Amino acid sequence: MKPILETDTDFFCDLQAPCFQTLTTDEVELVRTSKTQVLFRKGDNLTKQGTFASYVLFVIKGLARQYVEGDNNKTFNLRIIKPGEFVGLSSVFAKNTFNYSSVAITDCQVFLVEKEAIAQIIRQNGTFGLGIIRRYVEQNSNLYDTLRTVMYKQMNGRIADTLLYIDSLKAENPEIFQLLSRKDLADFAGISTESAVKLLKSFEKDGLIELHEKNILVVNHRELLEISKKG
Amino acid sequence: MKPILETDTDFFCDLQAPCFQTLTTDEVELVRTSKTQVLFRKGDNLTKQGTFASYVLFVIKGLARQYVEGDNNKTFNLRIIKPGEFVGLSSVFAKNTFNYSSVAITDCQVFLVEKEAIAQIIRQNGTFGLGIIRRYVEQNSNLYDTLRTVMYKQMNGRIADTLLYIDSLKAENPEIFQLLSRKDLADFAGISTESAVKLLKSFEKDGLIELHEKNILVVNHRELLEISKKG
DNA sequence: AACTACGACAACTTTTTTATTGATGTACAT
DNA sequence: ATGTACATCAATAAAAAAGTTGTCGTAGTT
Repeated sequence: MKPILETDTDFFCDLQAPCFQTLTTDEVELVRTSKTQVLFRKGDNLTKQGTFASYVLFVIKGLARQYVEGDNNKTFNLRIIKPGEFVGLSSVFAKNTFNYSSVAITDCQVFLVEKEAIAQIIRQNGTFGLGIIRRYVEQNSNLYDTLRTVMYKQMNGRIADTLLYIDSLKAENPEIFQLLSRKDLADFAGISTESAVKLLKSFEKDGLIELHEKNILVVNHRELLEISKKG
Repeated sequence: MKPILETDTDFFCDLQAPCFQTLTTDEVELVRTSKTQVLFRKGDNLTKQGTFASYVLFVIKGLARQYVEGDNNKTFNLRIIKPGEFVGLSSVFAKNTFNYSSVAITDCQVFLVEKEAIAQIIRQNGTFGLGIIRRYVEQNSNLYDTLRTVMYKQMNGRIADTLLYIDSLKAENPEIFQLLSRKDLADFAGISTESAVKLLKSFEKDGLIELHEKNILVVNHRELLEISKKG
C-alpha cells in the first residue's frame, strides 16, 4: 500500500513557486527532504492558535482564512491566504507556537517544511532570506493597517475596508465572495453579523455595491475608498 | 493584555489526570514548562494527517473523533477520543508526522506537550512509561480489531460493532449519539451513509434498537453482539 | 443463471445553519 | 440631555446540509 496524501510526485509544481527559484540544488534537496505535502480539505484547520509550531506551511493551491481567536467564540479575520504564501513564518524565528489560526476555505494543497530547514537555508542564502523578510515586512505592515482600522474607524469605514480588500482578491479568485459568509465578512470588519448585513444593504441602496446572493459586486470603487478614508 | 487561550492557571485539573500522578516534582515541572494549553472548538482539528508532529496532545475535557483520510473525501473513523487520553503518541517514538486526523466533536480543552519532554520523562520514570506503553498496546489491539472488522465482516456486523462501541461510551457521555451524524456512524462502520440509514431502520424494526432522532437506544444488546460475531 | 451484498444516484423531506429585519439597550460624544 | 454608533436579542425567512427512501448497477457467490 502506498501512502495516499503524502506523495511527493503527484504534484508537479513542487518547488516551482517563485520564492524557491533562488535556491541552489543542495538547498532544494534540503527542502525536499524535510518537507511533507498535505491536502487540507475545505474546513480543515491549517494552523490552530496556541499549538506548537515546528514547521512553516506553504500554500500551493487553494485559499484559506487566517484569524485570531478571542474569548467566547469571537474570531477576528486577518487575511485570506493565497497560493504562494507562507503561514506560520514566525515559528521559524521567534515564537514556538502559532499565534493565529487558519482554516481552508477551499481544498488546499500545502506543503510543510520543518523550521530548521528554512532557518538553515536563510542562513546560507541571503536572497531567499530577503524574500522571506519582504513577506514578513508586508504582513507586518498589513497588521498595522488592520490595527488602525480596528482602533479608529467605525462600522462604515471598516466594512468598506473589508469589501475593498476582498474585492482586490477577486481578479485572481472570482469566487472569493461566495466562499465567505456574512459572519466571515463581519469578522473581517470586526463588527456584528447583523450590522454587517444592514450595512451591506445600505451600501447596495446607495449604489455602492450590488448583492447577488453571496457574491458582491463593487460598483462604486471610488466612493467606497472615500468611506474607508473617512473612517 | 494577557493571553487569552493559553493561561496555565485557569484550568484547575492541570496535571491532576491519573497518568501524571507518578511524576516527581521535577518531572511535573518539566511537563509544565514544555506544555501549552489550547481550547479546540467544536469542529477544529486536533491533528491533521500528514502534518509534522512535534508534540503529543492530552485531552483534558471534551470529545474528539479520530479518523484516517483516504482518497476523494473518504474518511474512516477509528475512535472517539475521551478526556484522559493521548493523541499523537506515535510522534514521540517513531513517525515524524501524524498518521491520522482528529476533530473536536465538542469543545475540547487540551494540552500539548513537546515530544522531547515526554521522551525524557519516559527515560527516567519507568512507571510513567509503563502507563504509556499500556495505552499504546491497547490502541494497537483495537486497531487489529478494527482491521478484522473491515476485512471480514459485512454491513450488519459492522454497524452492530459501531453501535456497540458508541453505546459503550454512553455511560460516561450520554449525549454521544447526538454528536454523531449518520455519516459519522457509517464512517465508523466503513459503509455508505445510505446503507447505514437503512440498516438502522431495519435494526429498529427488529427491535434491536430504538431511534429517537439522533439518539440511539440499544435495546437488545445480546442480539447485537450476536450479529457482530456472525459478521 | 439467479442471488446476495452492497455502493451510487436521484428525489425528496427534515433539520440545521445562515441571513435578514426590527426592536431595545448602553456607552460615549456633543 | 440628546444623539450617535453600535451590540444584542428575538423572530422569521432563506439556504444549505443531513437524513431518508426507492431504484439501479455491479461484482462476487452459489
